Amino acid sequence: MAIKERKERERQDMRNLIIDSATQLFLKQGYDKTSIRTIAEDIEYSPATIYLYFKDKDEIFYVIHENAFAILDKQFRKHDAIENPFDRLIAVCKTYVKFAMDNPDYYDLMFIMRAPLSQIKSEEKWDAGECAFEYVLDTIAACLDANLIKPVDKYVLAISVWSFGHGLVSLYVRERLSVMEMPDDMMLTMMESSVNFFLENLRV
Amino acid sequence: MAIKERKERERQDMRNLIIDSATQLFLKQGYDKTSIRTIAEDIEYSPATIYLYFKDKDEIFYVIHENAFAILDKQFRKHDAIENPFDRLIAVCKTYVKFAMDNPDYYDLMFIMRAPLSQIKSEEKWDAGECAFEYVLDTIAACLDANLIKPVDKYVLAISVWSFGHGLVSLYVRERLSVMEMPDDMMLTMMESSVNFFLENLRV
DNA sequence: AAATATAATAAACAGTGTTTAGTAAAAAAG
DNA sequence: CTTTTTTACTAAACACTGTTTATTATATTT
Repeated sequence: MAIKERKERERQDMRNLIIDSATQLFLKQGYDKTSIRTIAEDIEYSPATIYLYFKDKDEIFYVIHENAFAILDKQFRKHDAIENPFDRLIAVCKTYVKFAMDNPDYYDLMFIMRAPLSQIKSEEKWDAGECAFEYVLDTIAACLDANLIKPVDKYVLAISVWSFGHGLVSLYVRERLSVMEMPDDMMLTMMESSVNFFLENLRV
Repeated sequence: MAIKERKERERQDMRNLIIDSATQLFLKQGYDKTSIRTIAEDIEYSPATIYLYFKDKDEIFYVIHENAFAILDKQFRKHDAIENPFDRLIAVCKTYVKFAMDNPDYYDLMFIMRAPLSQIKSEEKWDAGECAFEYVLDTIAACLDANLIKPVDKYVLAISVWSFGHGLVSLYVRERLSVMEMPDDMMLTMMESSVNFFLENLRV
């Protein structure tokens, strides 16, 4: 029964077609403006067809969410070659910030939006996200082992580093830093100083 | 022409009626589930009437947004009595975190959601928000003047402190810290340790 | 009392996510 | 090879959303 396998393959192809279209539209117009109907129009199928391949809109964006984490995780692991764990931590932090600034819509889906989280709760698998987080955690643990940073619980430090980075970029992408009434290039310089200040403060 | 004044008073009353209803519904069900129609139903007017008093849904939530900042600002200024500026900074940070945890929907509107910002851009007045931010900025400046914390540009430090606090609470309220797979009470302890670690690290 | 201005609304518009019922085409069974 | 069954798809509808328009009833002014 090779037919069953072909059908399964065709099913995956269709899922990929939907995801690819959704991703492209999402990165162009954002989540809210990417409706099931616009995706359907783009792939030249009826809106109802999409529901034969995905439970709901959130499931589609959960897949995109996972893909985005895989991209970030890959960028993190490019720093494997850096021997000194604190230098690696610095590189990872800067990569995190750069990723957010370069891909604000992905960042939204990954760390700000409530939407695709409904999927996670049920399945309890945050795969790519956990992977990226563990990379940071391991790097922090290595820093602590090598006495490169002030002694503190590694989870506390992980929360601290992540919170700092996330706070910085999410205030920026959601335009809250505009209270400071600063030209954008000056703001970006300030943000970089802020990252450096935070990281240097961790040193023993 | 006392009629004109009465009319203006009635207009304000109606605006308040709408805002009060919207606020109550918003704090109970969140932004998305608070529709113009549910507000209209609650105040026993037709949906179209609301548009005679507010340009759009965002304008309503911009008023709530301002009120929320006024509440936060008031809570900040309760710490005026604290003489030592660094102690004051610590108190302000803890108040910020507590405010977010106690009022996640307000916090959403103030610091996370994109919705009510459309209003701000046009009018360029962030009144209550600027006020609260300046309180933090002044406290930080006082810390620096008194040589209580490591020397650094006050704006850089303000961004750092705010980013850290915002990152921490927004990752929590948007359930991203769940990757750590920790019981909630443990998470809250970790978060408090994280705040303490961050603030103590600022000391000279 | 008549003319005008104001306040409120019913109904519609254009959009959303999602479901249901019905139709062709493909696969399996006789 | 024909008949039955399963699969893939879609048109249309449902229940919402924010917002606008045309109309009516009320209040104010002339």
